[in-house]
Amino acid sequence: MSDTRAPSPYSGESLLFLTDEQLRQGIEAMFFAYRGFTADPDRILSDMAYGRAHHRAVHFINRAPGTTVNNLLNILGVTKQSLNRVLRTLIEDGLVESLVGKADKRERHLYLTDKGKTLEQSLSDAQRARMRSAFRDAGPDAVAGFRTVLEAMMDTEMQRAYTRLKETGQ
Amino acid sequence: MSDTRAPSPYSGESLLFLTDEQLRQGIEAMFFAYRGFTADPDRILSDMAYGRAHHRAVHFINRAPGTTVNNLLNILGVTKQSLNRVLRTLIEDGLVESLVGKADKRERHLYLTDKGKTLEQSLSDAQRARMRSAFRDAGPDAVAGFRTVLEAMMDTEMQRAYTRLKETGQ
DNA sequence: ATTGGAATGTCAACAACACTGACGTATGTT
DNA sequence: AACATACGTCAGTGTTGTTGACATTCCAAT
Repeated sequence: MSDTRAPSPYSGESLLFLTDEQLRQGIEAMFFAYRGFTADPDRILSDMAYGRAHHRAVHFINRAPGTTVNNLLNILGVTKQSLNRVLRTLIEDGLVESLVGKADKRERHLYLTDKGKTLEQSLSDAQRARMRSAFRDAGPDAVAGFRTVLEAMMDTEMQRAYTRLKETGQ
Repeated sequence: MSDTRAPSPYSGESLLFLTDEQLRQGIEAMFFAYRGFTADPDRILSDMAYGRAHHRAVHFINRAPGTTVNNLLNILGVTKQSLNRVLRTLIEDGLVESLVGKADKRERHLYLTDKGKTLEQSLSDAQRARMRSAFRDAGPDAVAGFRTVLEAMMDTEMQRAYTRLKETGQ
């Protein structure tokens, strides 16, 4: 499995970027970057009684207002018990509204209240500021590559979820 | 803070890639990709009494054999109590060896045992396989962009740690 | 030689966030 | 009427992180 062989030509291009050392650097870059990625919203959240899980829920409810609990469950990839704990506090605190479905009354449709939108905005602003700075420093070509690699790294179900969200957004 | 203005020309190139929508897609890509990134090692670890924290410790001990506890602490960005719990189980289970420093006897130098190397290898193989597949699909230019953006997204201290590790490796 | 500080380890308590399993209620579908 | 779906909840457990307090060992400076 371990690919320590010397680089060899393959369909006309160098495969230097696929050496174990390159892959390990990619792995470490992913680890360190993800820390930066979550650092700013984490700082904001630590002042409240909320954590990263609340951020994720609020983000995706804002992204797809009226989404059902089941939908959110699939996107977040957690158990309903875990999500429910988070949703309960968000609803109690008046950040999220849960409305019984019209067509199917078993479903609950989730919306951010104004208060919820305010929190989402402050978290998003912090996270976007870092992403914007990174994107600007790296330039459009690097950003395109960044997204291509990330997409290829997802599980296929998550690729679908990601693509669906992309299309929703624009 | 929120950058919703229409794209405008800036030093000759379009800034379309810096719209809020593009940034949000980048954020979501990061979220979904990180799930994929950790999925394979997590599956292996869930069969044992270990978790992601053990993976990280084992990874960086393997990367820099003989590293001190303090060193590892800085790289991982957790408290000594948190790391200690993980290290203790790894040492008890004979995956990691802790040797008192020769020059400074307060320091403990950490090494993987053969058993530890075996686990590290199996975790790395799983994670590298996904990274390799993603890199191959995306191609060398995308990979370069991927790493450029990730590096720009790190905190400056982490950039230094990352660069140091890169130079160590090759 | 004593003192101060650094590196490490350990104990206890706690919180966030994930999991499994089981159960209940309301609603929809066949 | 029987079964499935969507959601919520209770109880228990595990990993990983946190603070705070305290002990030990050792280096280095006064």
